[in-house]
Amino acid sequence: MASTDLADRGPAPRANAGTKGVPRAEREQQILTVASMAFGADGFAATNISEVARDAGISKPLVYNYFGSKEGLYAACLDEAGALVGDEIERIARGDAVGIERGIRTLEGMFALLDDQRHLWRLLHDRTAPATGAVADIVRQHTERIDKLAHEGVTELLALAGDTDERDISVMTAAWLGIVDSLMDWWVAHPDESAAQMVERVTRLFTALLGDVSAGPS
Amino acid sequence: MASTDLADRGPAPRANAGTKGVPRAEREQQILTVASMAFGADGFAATNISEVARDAGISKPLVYNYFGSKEGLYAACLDEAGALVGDEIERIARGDAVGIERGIRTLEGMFALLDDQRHLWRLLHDRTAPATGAVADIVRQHTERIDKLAHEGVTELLALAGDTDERDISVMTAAWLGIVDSLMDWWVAHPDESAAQMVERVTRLFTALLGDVSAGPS
DNA sequence: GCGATATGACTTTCGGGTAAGTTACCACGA
DNA sequence: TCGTGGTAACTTACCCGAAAGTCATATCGC
Repeated sequence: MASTDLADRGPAPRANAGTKGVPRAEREQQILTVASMAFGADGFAATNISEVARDAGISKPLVYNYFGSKEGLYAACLDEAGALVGDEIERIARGDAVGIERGIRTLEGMFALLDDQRHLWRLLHDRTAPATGAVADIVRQHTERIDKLAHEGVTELLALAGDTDERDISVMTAAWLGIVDSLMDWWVAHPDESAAQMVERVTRLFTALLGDVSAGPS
Repeated sequence: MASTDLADRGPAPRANAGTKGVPRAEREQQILTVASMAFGADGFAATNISEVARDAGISKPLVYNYFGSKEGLYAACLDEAGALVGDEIERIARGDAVGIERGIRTLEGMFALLDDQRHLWRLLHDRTAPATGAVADIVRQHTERIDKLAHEGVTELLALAGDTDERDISVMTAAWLGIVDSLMDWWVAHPDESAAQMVERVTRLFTALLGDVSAGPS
């Protein structure tokens, strides 16, 4: 038989490989969208790259080719989400609202911004993400920025109420971020609730508990 | 050599096995203590059973012999922590405090109860725990009990403030649990802060934001 | 010797990561 | 107008380490 000499173990040439004509930038954005959803819903550790690839309609090696590693992909998602959220919070912080009003404005901004991608918030508070290395640095960079703005707002708020104890401010900042966290989780669990409805609810609750609060224009 | 016929690859008889005289009940409690710490600190998924065994001073098979599986061990930890926390919250709920006062009393109870095992709180809110199966059932059982009590307290509170909207109550309950969560996290991150100090801070903050609150005795 | 306590060494599974090759597209010279 | 070669976009099939889970065996008190 002639087959004896082609010992190069059959190259198994049938494959549906080859380009589909999708440019890299576009493909990367598709992957990022799917990955952010997965990371936000399941957390870093529980997210499976093979599944992300499948959901994006491509194969795993392409993900690795574009993002290098699971951490690389997560870092890219973080940068997108962190910049989006951080910029919006900072924009509102530069406004003239103070005290509770500033808190409500911030929530309003978050609800509007994340209406169709509510899972993004969770990316920044993922306990299963690596605690050291490049990813941890990026997480820190974004969370520190947000924490700092929250700390600033809480400091103002408590100063108005006559409390300037540094640890009190620290605790209250943590509590405020915990409130935002849980509101986002509730929103994720109630997809039928619109951003506007959330703002109404939050305003009503703050008013009920703290007294009249709306000092500025809508 | 006579070695040829003992092909049963040396039974490797050297082993420091054998009983150490520790009765099962006591050993189980040791394991539970170590495991609760690990699960609470790292989460279910990131916790390594080999490490738990090593920290408990025993070998992995013993853990499996006593608890069956990783999930079985986690379930046992959950039952311990869930009952502890649930019973205390329920005890306080049966008291006569209402509104904010009830919230502060509950926090006071949690701080006193968990002073030397602050990580226990996280067991009930672990996103890396299995979402289905026996473990999920146990988690649900405990969290539903706690959620129900929180819901009850928030309903009273908001009724006093004139808000009886069911979804408002749901949102506020989520926010309240988020506050407790974040306070516990802050406490874990500040080991030098005593339970009494935490109660003082929380009382001061509530008073500053909501006005005078302490209506009852200490 | 028998059951409870205990272990070293093993198997299995899962998922991150890689090697090597396949196909489409495009620029260019004859 | 047709090769023709270079590159970007893709895939199948594999490797490998880590951690869950198991098996056969060893020691001790009675």
